[in-house]
Amino acid sequence: MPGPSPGIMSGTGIKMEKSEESMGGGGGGKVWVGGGRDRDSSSDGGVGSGENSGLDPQLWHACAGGMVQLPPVGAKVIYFPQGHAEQAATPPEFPRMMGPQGTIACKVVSVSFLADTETDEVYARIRLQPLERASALANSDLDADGGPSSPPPEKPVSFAKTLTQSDANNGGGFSVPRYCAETIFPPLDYSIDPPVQTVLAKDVHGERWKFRHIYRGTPRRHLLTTGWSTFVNQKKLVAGDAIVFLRTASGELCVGVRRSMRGTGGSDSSNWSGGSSTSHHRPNRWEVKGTESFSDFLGGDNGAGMISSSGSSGSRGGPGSSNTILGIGIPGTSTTSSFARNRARVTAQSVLEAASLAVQGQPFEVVYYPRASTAEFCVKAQAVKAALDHSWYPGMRFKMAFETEDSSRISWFMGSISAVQPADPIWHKSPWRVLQVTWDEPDLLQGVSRVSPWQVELVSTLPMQLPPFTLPKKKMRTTQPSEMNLHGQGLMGMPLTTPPNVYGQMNPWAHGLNVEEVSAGMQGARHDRLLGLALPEKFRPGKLQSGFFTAPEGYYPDHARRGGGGGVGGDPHLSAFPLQDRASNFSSLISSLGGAVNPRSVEHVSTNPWSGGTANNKQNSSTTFVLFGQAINTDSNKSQPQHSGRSSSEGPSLQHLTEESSTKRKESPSDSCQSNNFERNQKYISGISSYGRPSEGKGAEFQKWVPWLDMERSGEKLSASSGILPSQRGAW
Amino acid sequence: MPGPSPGIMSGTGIKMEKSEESMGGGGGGKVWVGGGRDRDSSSDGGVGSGENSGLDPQLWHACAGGMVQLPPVGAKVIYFPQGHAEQAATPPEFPRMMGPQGTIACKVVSVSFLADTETDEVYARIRLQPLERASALANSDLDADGGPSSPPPEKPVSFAKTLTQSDANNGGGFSVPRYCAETIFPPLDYSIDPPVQTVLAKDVHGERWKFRHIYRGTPRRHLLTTGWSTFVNQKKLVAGDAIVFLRTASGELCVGVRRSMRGTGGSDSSNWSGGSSTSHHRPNRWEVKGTESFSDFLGGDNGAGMISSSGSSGSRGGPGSSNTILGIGIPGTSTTSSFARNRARVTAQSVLEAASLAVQGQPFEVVYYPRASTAEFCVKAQAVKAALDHSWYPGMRFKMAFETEDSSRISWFMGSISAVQPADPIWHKSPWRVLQVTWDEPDLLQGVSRVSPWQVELVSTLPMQLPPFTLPKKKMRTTQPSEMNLHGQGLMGMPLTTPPNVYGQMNPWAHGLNVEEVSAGMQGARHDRLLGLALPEKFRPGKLQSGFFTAPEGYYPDHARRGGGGGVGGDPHLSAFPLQDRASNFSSLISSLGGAVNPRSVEHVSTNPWSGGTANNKQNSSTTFVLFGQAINTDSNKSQPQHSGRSSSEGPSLQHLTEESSTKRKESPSDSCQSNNFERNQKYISGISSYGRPSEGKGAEFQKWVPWLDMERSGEKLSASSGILPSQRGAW
DNA sequence: TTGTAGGCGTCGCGCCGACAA
DNA sequence: TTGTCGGCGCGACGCCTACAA
Repeated sequence: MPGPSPGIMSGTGIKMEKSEESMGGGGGGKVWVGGGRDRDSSSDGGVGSGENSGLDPQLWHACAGGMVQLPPVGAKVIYFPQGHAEQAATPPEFPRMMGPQGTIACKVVSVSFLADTETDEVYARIRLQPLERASALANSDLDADGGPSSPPPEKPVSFAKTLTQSDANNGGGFSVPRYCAETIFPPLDYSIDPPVQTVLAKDVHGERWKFRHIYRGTPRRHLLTTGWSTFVNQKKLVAGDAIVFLRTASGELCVGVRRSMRGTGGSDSSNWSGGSSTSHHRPNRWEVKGTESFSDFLGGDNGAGMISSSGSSGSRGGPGSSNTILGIGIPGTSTTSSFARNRARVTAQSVLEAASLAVQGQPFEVVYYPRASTAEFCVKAQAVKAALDHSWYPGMRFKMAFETEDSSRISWFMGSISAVQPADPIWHKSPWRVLQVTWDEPDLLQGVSRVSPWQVELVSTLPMQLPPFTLPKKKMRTTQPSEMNLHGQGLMGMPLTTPPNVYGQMNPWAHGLNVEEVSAGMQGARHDRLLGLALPEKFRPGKLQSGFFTAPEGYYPDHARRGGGGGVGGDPHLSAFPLQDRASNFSSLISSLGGAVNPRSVEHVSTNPWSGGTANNKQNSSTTFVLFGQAINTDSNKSQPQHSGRSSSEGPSLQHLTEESSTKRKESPSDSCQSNNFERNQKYISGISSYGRPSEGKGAEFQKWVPWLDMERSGEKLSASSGILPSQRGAW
Repeated sequence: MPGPSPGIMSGTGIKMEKSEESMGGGGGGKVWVGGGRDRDSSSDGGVGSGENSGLDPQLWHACAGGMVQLPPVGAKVIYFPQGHAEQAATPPEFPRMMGPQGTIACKVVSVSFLADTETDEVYARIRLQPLERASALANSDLDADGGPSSPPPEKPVSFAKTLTQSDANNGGGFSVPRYCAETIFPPLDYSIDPPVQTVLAKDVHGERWKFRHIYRGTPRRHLLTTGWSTFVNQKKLVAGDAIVFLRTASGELCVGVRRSMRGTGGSDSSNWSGGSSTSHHRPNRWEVKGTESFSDFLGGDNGAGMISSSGSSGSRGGPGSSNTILGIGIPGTSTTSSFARNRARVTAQSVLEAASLAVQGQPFEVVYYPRASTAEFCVKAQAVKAALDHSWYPGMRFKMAFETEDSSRISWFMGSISAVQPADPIWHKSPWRVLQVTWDEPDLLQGVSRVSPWQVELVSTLPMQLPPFTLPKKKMRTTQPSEMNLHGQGLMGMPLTTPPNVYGQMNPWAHGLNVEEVSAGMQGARHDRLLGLALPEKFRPGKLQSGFFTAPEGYYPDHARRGGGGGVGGDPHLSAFPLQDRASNFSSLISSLGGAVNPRSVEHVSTNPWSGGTANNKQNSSTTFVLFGQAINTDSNKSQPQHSGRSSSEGPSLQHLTEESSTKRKESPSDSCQSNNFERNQKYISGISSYGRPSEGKGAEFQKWVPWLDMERSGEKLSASSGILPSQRGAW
């Protein structure tokens, strides 16, 4: 036949009309599209101001995964160039002039939710304004979190399912969980036999995808048939990737992908046209799995601030670009084949430019890829402050959240601090990844040897009943409480049951976070003017130490020096910090003592990056301490009603909330687990962005809860147990 | 069945084993691979010195097309930043400090033959060393063309075929011309029935492709069956693209693609994953054709040195990159999604950097895409010199070579110079595209309104027998000689039959090409030292003009001003230049008079970019003129034996060569065309890189001749008629 | 000699229910 | 409820000859 071959359509938006005539068994399935705003991706074609606000923030968060949260516009954050550099392919060489602090306090000017055109990987462009002295000292202090600028979005309905092998491979069908079909998908007319309809969904680029949705089989089940295979192929999905269906407030159905953390986040392999000579055939969906371990998520140990070479996605770039021009002496000529096959999220140059602008106090932009296996480098200032409010020393026990390999849940891993050491001597004053840790499950978390204080949550080291961790596929090694104690004891060489020393809240990092000092860089002459207003007399520049985490002289009580004694690489100068007002820092004492005060509950310090930091500031007595270069008066009477009691480490408050959460949990009648708060906490958290229906009787194990998307429920359920991830959602 | 789905191979080099068992009818075809060096593309994986020498130069040239020639290492070239800028997506803004010359004389340090990893588009990375005063003035003068550094490669055998619709579309087979099968492909064993074998060919990346080659059908014909369809799909070939088979001297079979000039060279469309929202299905092979006209090849008119927006591939960039970050204030952050979807060959920044380094006299690199529809911007110095040896004025008739749409042949188009004006006021002294032209076929060459002198070849304007041009698909409008004359007359307002004025060889461009002046930039103080050695007294800096092509005062004879009189935009200051030694410039007189001296032959000035430039320097009397800042003594006795007689515009010499070529052409016995040299010239040229066998009886119409690949034959046949393309091959 | 059209065999995609976890 | 498997129908890829330019 002459003319173009049949079955070819011109690209007019909707995919795959193939075999449409064979779709409907009867009545010929209706087409349903949500009535919301029609976002066409025809904007921002020019070169100039490419400020397109990107995709739906809800969809963005659904694709980013349950652990990712972005600061809202107006929030105060700490920008860590070190962390920024971890997203670069080649480690940038920071000039010395940036100073040893590595922390720049900023205000979030704008946040754009974007998605990679090729891989659908979501990323955010965050515009930051370094805080000047005036604003830093103004009374719009740390509590200014952006306030109502980002109101909680209308409750959308989303659903994420990790693709099975059958979904990604077999026969081209997708098994739709009933909950998804009944709550996310458009209503199906069950009167026709078989019930069938056409579902249209928009992806992150605003493109519509067409799926045949049928309810058939014995027993009946929901399936996506026609259209699904094309989607899988085009998006290059593999088993283990997750697909997100989301129904916006306007009723529009969206679809996104959240690739598995395995491999390099699905980027290297999904770039099938990427120049390597190894495979010119389209790579099979089953070839893409890398060998990286589960531990990719937090980037791991960067010996000197570099990207780890132990499986992190950073140190690639060579293979796969055999013809890459790299401008041996002329960087500019390297543009022609810079197709960015090596999935460096950002370039070293951009990191340097951002950091340079930051230290100069000029507004700058950063691009953050939440699924790039590196930690967030724009951390809410309150979280950093809260984490640095108290001291960290070797031997501390903590837990830390990780996304499971299929990104469907979040698991908590236990570990111990082995040393407190700056990650990079360049920034020897930066708290970034200052904690060197050892894990109870070292094999699963290989490569993750350094974390930042705000990423972890301290737990008691006292004997208590700990439930076994549940891991997605590999049964986790159950750590017995006694064994844990022995472990900690052996590691630290210090009996943890011995009452730990009392450390003060004040430490060098606190004023190390002062943006003014960072801006001043090496110009010590400016300290007087900059710090004079806020710092108490004893912290005037004359007392400031430029050394390696050396506290001001005379501020180390003798017993404080014992804190890190005998630890693995523990430096007493690092782990012990002066007590400003010993008597008034009761909360710090509590957190140091862990569960010793109230053995019934697991003690924790809310140090999640996005937690509000109001956790352990509740004190019985008012005191003044200094953080971020300004005096903060903590008064127990200054309670925030909407957050009251959250994550409080005080016994009575915690007790109250525990009871409250227990009463609210009656919607899971079959839940017989009442052992302790920790177990409950873990159970709820592990349900994040997984699927399941709230009305099911299985208990909370698969409770659907996407942090950003389902605020009310999460707020109720999670605030009581730990105050982790969701606790400060409202504060944003 | 459990396990991975069947039919999946791991990428181990050779493609498509599918249905191999159904291949051989009997005997099961043998596999043939050439025994040459095995170039694996596993090198250059690192970041540092990416100096990979790329692919086979012969294959590179075969893919680049018949009109592309690169200077060899050691050659002296003129680098035109203006021309370089035409390969950039966005026009670079050159700083004023670069000066108005826009010409930098350089020596070719290295040439790397490369191919785009994604599109297979060939490109070259040329490393250039600007010539300093010392070397520029040294006696290793313009004749230093690199000499034996790039010896003519051993005669390879190549074949190019433009894909028919059947080749690209129907049934997945490729109809192999008999000549290709018998001379390029490995020998086929005809004793088995049907004769069948497996042919392996390496592409530009060194990857092997496997084809089933069968000889069957009635009448018998050669076909590629199994493997061909995959190749077409992977390479995204469409009808009109050309495939190149090449057998290297070592016996290795290579395959390359040479995409049609239509569209954007197959780049935009072949980038099927490129983010636009218009088509998410794999684009059909028949959708990729653009609407650009045939005239893309030379880029067209750049009003102010910018990329033309009239269909050239330069002014794209918007659509298809809806999510592109372009660093509104922070260029460094724009790296993440710079997947270069818009097929900008080079960036404006790289052009600027190259130009900056060039004017600073530092070595630099340029990347040249021969199929990017722009003119070569590194032109052999001799060609430029030869072109500027004589004057250009409105009304001159010329012809210019273009590649046909399917890139199989080269057609010559006739035109007239309408004005001589600098293309860009920034470089008002640059000869780049200084000729504003009108075409006898304006509809076919829309957009090509400016050309450079070395791109065209002057022809006589006297009445003579001109053969009709042959165009591939659209019958060209036949221009009758009388009509041409009238056309020219009407356009210029000047009867061209009137003996033109006699112009001298000296003109401002000549010393405008002096590298010293360019290097000095605006620093006029250095002129004395730099130019004192070579320039005659009257060209000392005090006489140098900074104006708009204004010749030194007193150098315009009255009659010279009449040259451009009444022309369309013709400026007498531009078109008329002083005569230095009127009596001694006989050759210039001849070229100006065209065929008037010897009406039997078409007169021409060898101004092809790669022609040697020795054409019209032959003079009966010795004289000294200045070009490139050095005195050149032209003496007719100083003949170069290996080039002697080529492209001479003297009557006797031309006559001699015409006879010589006639005798050598006896290998085409049926050729009855003996009308004139022009027709013969065109016929031979039009056979460039097309297919056909030399032994066939059809005459020279489809004479196979690939310039770089078949030197001997082409040298014989073409030097006599015009000395165009092949004439100086040996000089390289 | 080779471009095009049509025949037709074969392969595999993808829709399906069965079965089991 | 849903993951996986085997069945199988249909569409299309692609190999082939016939015919014509």
